[in-house]
Amino acid sequence: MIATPDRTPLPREFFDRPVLEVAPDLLGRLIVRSTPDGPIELRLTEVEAYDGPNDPGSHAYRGRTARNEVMFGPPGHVYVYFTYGMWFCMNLVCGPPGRASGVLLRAGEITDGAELARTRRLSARNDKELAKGPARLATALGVDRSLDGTDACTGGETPLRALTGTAVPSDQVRSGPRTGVAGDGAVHPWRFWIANDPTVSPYRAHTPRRRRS
DNA sequence: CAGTCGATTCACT
DNA sequence: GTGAATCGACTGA
Repeated sequence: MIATPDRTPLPREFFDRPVLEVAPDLLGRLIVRSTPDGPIELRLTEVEAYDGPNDPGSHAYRGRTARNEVMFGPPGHVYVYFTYGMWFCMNLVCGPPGRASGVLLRAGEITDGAELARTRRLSARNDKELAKGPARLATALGVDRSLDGTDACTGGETPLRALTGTAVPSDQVRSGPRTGVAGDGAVHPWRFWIANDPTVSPYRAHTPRRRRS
């Protein structure tokens, strides 16, 4: 029989741990996005850990800037960044304040509000593709920089929150190199996903962009 | 202040 | 599999 997901908010202490402990533990948890048009709920199936100033792959590697400032704040808050001129991606801040580590939410299964998510993801050919990839996930949830810094640990009607859901047994968790990460940051197996889950995004190594004419 | 490139996605061949 | 889209953050001079 299938366990009913626990819909209580994840407590801040959940995120106030080393990011490599939090990241695999986030699989199977729920992200709820409340919008004027209704809620969208997502079950996390794929994440990546970024370990602050010691991690060459992290936005926080070279220290605090206007963009990454939220990563240096308290755990349980959302860091949203803009990339490739058109996409947003979202992270949950982990560890003690100042550690500047976080988990990139890479993929998930839409468990509620799929109709609304489809209107934001017109190129998706099926529901498995709605949040298969970090920018797709943010698009499906309607997340942009205006939500940067949102506290995901409150129980109230905040626009974005993290719920307990159902933890995934460790024998169902897989790990490997992070997707699209350049150079020395690529060596760590800090990408975590649920074995055989159809919503997990394909792995791609980092590809340097060719020079424009 | 100009140059470079990105924690990506999509259309096309 | 390859290349374009598209712009803000960051870097180094």
